[in-house]
Amino acid sequence: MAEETKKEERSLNFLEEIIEEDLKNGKYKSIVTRFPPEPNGYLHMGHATSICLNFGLAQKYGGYTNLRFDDTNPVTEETEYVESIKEDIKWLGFQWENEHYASDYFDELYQFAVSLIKKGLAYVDDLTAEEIAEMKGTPTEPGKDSPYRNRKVEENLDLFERMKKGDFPDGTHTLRAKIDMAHTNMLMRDPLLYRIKHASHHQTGDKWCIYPMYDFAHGQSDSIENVTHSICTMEFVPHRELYDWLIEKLEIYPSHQYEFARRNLSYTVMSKRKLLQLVNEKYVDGWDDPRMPTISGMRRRGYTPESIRDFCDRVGIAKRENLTDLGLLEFCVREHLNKVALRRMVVFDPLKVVLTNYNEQPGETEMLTSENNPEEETATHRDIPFGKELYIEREDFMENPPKKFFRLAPGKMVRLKSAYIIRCDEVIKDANGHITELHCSYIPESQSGNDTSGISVKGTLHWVSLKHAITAELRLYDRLFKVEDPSKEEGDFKEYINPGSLQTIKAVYAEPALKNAKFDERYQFLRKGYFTLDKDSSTSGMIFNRTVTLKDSWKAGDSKAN
RNA sequence: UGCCUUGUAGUAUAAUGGUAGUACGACAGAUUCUGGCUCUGUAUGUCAGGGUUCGAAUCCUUGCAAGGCAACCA
Repeated sequence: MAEETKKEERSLNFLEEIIEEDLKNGKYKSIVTRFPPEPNGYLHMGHATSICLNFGLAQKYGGYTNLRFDDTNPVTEETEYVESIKEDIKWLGFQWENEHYASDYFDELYQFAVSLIKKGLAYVDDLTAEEIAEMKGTPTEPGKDSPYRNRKVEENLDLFERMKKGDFPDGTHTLRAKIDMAHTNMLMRDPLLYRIKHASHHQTGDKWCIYPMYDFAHGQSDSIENVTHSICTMEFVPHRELYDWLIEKLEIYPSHQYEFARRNLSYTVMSKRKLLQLVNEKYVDGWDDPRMPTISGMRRRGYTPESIRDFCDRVGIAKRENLTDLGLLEFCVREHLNKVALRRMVVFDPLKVVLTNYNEQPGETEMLTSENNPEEETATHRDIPFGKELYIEREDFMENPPKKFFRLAPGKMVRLKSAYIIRCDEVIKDANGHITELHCSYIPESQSGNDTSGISVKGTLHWVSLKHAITAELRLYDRLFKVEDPSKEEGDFKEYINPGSLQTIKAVYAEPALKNAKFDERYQFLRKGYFTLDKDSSTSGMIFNRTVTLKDSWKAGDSKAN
């Protein structure tokens, strides 16, 4: 009875344990989570973790997830970001139940504030930002009460209403909770609830000139939406005490906050501030530069939503600080792409091969066939033209090869993928000793699928017919930073940018089947890596982004070292 | 020198008082018409000391280390 649901017993993470406990003891019948981005930037891998967590948990336990824009600061937030955030979530494969904005609740929030004032739990302060900071004390010293702390309820009500009406300029008044200026938790030292900002809001326009602070909006919005499990990152742990205090004093639906450690990825940076710098100072091409850890960047790079979700699953969550290996993400990308990418042959750095014993009839082309993907259950194929003159990869030939070099060398044989076995007979060089072409002979009986030659070779090379090759531009991406954790290094993080993070090859030679490349297809250029068509492609030329290289267990160093 | 959080192979994450496991990575091998995929094997770990217990990664205690907290940001 119990065995049908559990394919394999995966252990629960700490949030799943909490939720299962809550469900089991009847605290909730189903759960509600939320994804609460602030619309002031693009989503990145860290957000993807949160999205997978929040939507994944709700899915697993039969609840739902709201998308809620945490838009309480009109001066930094824009509609442009709202759209990109929604697009990114959908692309990742998730659908929210309701689309909300913290700004939808401004009226209710205002009423909450009024009720707090009436209970004598909030007051209008006339102190300046500097004075408030000064009187806040330090983590080791208590703060001092504001001289306005004990105003009468009526006076507070009147002042707060006038704040709302626009009677005061920015920064002259704030609404603060009346808690304890000597509290060991700095956030409980009469935190600000409302501030005056005569600024136009992307949703509410000029209706308001006072805006609630995060602490007076987030938990309250959770409560209004009956969010059961409000999941955020560890830096909000100290906020939980205030989160609970406000809900208790307001006597509203008790949402609960749980914290997990944000995910860090090696060889990149994740803070909005740093990513913004990379964009503004032109270290990258924009928010969707394929080297960026943004969702749009990863999408353009060719990462699939499946692989990102798989990555988030495999990494899991916990509460300790972490730096996850970028290699794991790349593994997930390769694993998925291996299953879905169409195989194509592309020569990056051509070396001409002439098959001296191959007879070519004018006007006739021998067509060979090759599978699109050996992983497919039912194989599909494409045709590839063969010819007397071919290109192979220059690095696939060595005049004086080391012992374990399985590729082409004078007198040695290799197979051309899906074609014939060839033998290198002669190396042709120019006056400078530079190799210009190879003269080879092919074994007619060795044709792929009809091989009666009895010859077995160790190496197989990719190739293209010189006459039929089409050209394309390639953008080879590598990790953005040279060091594992740029933000932990001395000095400016930008000093650690990998100068070789983008290498462009203007013209490579590809088999003609690549002419029909589509934006939503993924390709494996045989023995080279996974690629996808870039949006910069035009009718005049195709441009491919390298998503990730193939795993390469052949140590070039073994041979090149000497 | 206050409060909060966290310390398990290189990395990430399990074990919830009872055999320290899994994945990625590394290394070795098999297989291969991609030096890919797949398969097999190997190495590497509980921050330190003390205590409770038949038994501690787990509970207690003292240290140590890392991170967070003093924005009218979220």
